[in-house]
Amino acid sequence: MSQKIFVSAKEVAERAGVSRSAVSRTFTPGASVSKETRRRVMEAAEALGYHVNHLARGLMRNESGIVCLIVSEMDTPYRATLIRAISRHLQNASKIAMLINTDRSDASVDEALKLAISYRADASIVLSGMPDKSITDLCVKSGQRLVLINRDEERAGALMINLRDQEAARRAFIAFQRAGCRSFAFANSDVGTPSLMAREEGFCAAGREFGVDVTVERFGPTRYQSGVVLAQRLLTREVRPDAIFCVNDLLACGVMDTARHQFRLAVPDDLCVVGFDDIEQSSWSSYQLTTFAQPVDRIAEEAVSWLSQPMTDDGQFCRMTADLVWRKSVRGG
Amino acid sequence: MSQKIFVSAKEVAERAGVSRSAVSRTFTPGASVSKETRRRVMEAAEALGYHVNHLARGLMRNESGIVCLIVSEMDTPYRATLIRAISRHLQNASKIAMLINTDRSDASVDEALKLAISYRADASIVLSGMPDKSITDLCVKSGQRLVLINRDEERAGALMINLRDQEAARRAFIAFQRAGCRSFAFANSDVGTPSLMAREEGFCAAGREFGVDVTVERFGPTRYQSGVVLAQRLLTREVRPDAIFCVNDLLACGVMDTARHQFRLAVPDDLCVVGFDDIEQSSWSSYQLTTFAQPVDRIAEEAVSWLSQPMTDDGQFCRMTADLVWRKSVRGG
DNA sequence: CAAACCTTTGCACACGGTTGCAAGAGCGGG
DNA sequence: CCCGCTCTTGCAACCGTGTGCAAAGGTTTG
Repeated sequence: MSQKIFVSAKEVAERAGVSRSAVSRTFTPGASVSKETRRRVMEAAEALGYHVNHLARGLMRNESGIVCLIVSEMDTPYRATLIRAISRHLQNASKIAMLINTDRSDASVDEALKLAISYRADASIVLSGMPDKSITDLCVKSGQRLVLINRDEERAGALMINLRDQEAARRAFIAFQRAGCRSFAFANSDVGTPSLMAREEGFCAAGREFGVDVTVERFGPTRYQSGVVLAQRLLTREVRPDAIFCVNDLLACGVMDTARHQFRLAVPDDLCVVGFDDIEQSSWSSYQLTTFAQPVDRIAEEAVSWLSQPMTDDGQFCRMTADLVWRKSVRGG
Repeated sequence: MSQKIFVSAKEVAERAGVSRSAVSRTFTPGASVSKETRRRVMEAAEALGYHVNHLARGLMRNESGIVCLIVSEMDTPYRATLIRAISRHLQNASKIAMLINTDRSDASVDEALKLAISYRADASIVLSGMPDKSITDLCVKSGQRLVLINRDEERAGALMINLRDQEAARRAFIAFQRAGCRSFAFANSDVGTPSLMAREEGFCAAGREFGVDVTVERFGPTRYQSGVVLAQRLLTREVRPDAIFCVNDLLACGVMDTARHQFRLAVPDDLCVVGFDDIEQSSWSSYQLTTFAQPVDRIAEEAVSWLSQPMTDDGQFCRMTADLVWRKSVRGG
């Protein structure tokens, strides 16, 4: 590894003919520096290419400005969009995102949080997996903020942002009913995350409420290929469903494609489909998928703004509504 | 902002009844510590929840372990995939990704690099935009590594990873010709990034080589919606093209959807389409797009492995080939 | 048994900033 | 002219860690 030689405040001070403190004060908003001193410092800093060392500053101030994003499968459209929104809001709040990939295993979420502690991150935002309670307790005890998005399980001291999944699922059911559907199915992944299960339960509960049977099929991760498999299973059943609520859009795209190309079914005439997330692809003219929109920007805003609020000892819940975006994968609308 | 109170090596030392140096040595691979001391330190550290402060360590070692990824529109499929691959490789190399969003403006790339300097990042990887030479010079002078992916312009001391765009474009042309196409078009965005322009030039050059006219249309960013507009423009021309090479897959999806749904053309029978990137959506059965695959994983691997190699003064080029993935948007194959 | 050697350990300084404190400068009012 | 006030500035201590150096202790060798 080659030697790094960044310019330090000392060098700037020497060139400007002032003390190191003066340099520090020049770059500290609200500190007491005369106009003339500031000018000379800035000039020297400019000439030397000086930039405050955030590591050292973070060490002193006990505030690194770093916020860790803990994510797996970050190239998934919904996740990528959320990451983008959060990073934008963080930047507006003069903070910076550190990205930790937890693709390897579930245990790596714990590793990720330890890393966040090592870098003395001001906060961690968990988008995937669920960290062990002992770790989250350590975070909170150390004064690190913690945000859990769509994780559902409770953690003391953390902000938990969730959607009203069950309510949305019920709305999907009613939409299908209004479209005149008779045979209902739910296409789920088999990962069993609480928020995904809540959608399933909400849909089944609506079925019971209206006295209608709901077929449930679960397979694979929440991806396109799982949708393909699920469609193959559901559409070869004795009574073929004419309404499928998919646990997310990616999977719904797989379902739609398979229904159309492999089973020669017309959407929405032969089969109605509703998804969840409202990823960009859902609006493409091949899909025109009716789906529930995750309020991505509001989630990001809420998470980031909470970071600068005073800390409370117990956790805090934030439930948001996913609005139904009507397109063309359900009749009527 | 609430006070953070992380446990320090001093506290661990006190509890374990050793000096602070012993604690530091315990967590420094290769340092000289007796088995017994290490055991007692580890025990105390475990009990207190101690984690080495990477800010302080980075300050001392002059090596933060941080690598900045500078990206705009990071929710784009290709970008998101690349980010994921890089973050995975970085993690394997015991480094960590810092994500800097440059959506705002081109100047923000410079701001991003300054931020990277402030955090004393070991390296910066630029995926979007082109930083000013004065900034990249400062980076290199400071001993920070710099990787430019698909940026094309040269910068001293940096690693530049590019694809053989022109060669790929020529291959696309030949594929169209073999499929019996007569009227060729290139659908480009109007952002004019060198690598995008290279694809256009390569395609046009092939046209000249074979004595065939090539229609070029440029519009908007490299996104789906631009593809929609470009298809509308191209397919209403007096001589309708029966072969369109799209500057990237996202745009190609827009072109295909518009050709099929708005112009009722069959792909590949009435119109052949080739894209670039090989994003996941290209393999979906609605598209089955023939396209050039970016060697995402190899790019990530190359970039990360270069970071741990000794520094050379002048820049280094790395040109990779984008392989053609045959699917069903071109006849024959 | 002494000398030479190796391992382990603590001290003290360094890294690059921030900040409380006190001293100095400048200035107006009585 | 002196007192008191405000503004500015340098000194020095501190944040949490790594590491060269020397001393201490233990072990091997002759």
